Amino acid sequence: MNLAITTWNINSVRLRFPIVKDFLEAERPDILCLQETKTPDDRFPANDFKALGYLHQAFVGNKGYNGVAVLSRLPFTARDAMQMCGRADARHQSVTLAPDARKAAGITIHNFYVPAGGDEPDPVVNDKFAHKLAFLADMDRWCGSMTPTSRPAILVGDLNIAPYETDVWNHKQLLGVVSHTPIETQTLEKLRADHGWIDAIRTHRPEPERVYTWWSYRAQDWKAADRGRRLDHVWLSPDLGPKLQMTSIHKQARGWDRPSDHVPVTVRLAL
DNA sequence: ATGGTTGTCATACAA
Repeated sequence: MNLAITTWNINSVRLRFPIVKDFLEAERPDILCLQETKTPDDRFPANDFKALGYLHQAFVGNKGYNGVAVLSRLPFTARDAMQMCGRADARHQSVTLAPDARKAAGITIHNFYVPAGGDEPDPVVNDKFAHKLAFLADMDRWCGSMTPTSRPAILVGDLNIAPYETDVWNHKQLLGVVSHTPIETQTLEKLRADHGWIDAIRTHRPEPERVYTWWSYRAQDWKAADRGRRLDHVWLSPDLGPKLQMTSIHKQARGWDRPSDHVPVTVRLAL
């Protein structure tokens, strides 16, 4: 069977529902992972997703900020929402696919929304940057606590870091900009490699190709300027590496009506 | 060096 998983920082799931619906009807991924839903659980558009076939849902949200959701056509059993850095701020949601999810049974999907980190890349003067670094340290400890029963696993989400030189439009110019500073890029790359995660996007689109998943709202013409960053990621546990079939970055979504500043990223596995 | 935009909720603040 094929398993398709999409990750998308949606920047308000309620405002953006029309384009999410268009995307799901066209692409039909098995699982959609959203970040920045900005919606408390009692106002999450659960029935709208059910009407599209996404019957199995796990989400946590806050009013106006953060929030993650996993919407699935396949059934899942376990679910978990970790309190990263000890905060109940809705930045993680995982599900484990059920025995009747056929060959995908037992795969755990972790959906993360790493803090953006504010403007000043100095943890001493900027609490938000300190939080981002603490969050990465938490992720590192959590990866270290994974056991054979934690796998197979897929980690997706808005990690708010562009780790490689060709993950940004201008490496030198962004070295001091939060999302591409050495402390962030080195910490993320070490965390990924230390725990054996496979960077699915870069497997199919290796450096030096420039690959972006986010374009700022502040550009007059995002497409002409093309000043993007690769902030959204899909990581596979080592056992899933050989199953990776295809990755798609749906760049056209940045040009849709009332777009998110992030575009959907889909991976397909042949199980 | 600076400001540029968007979303939530209706004012600053986060991104």
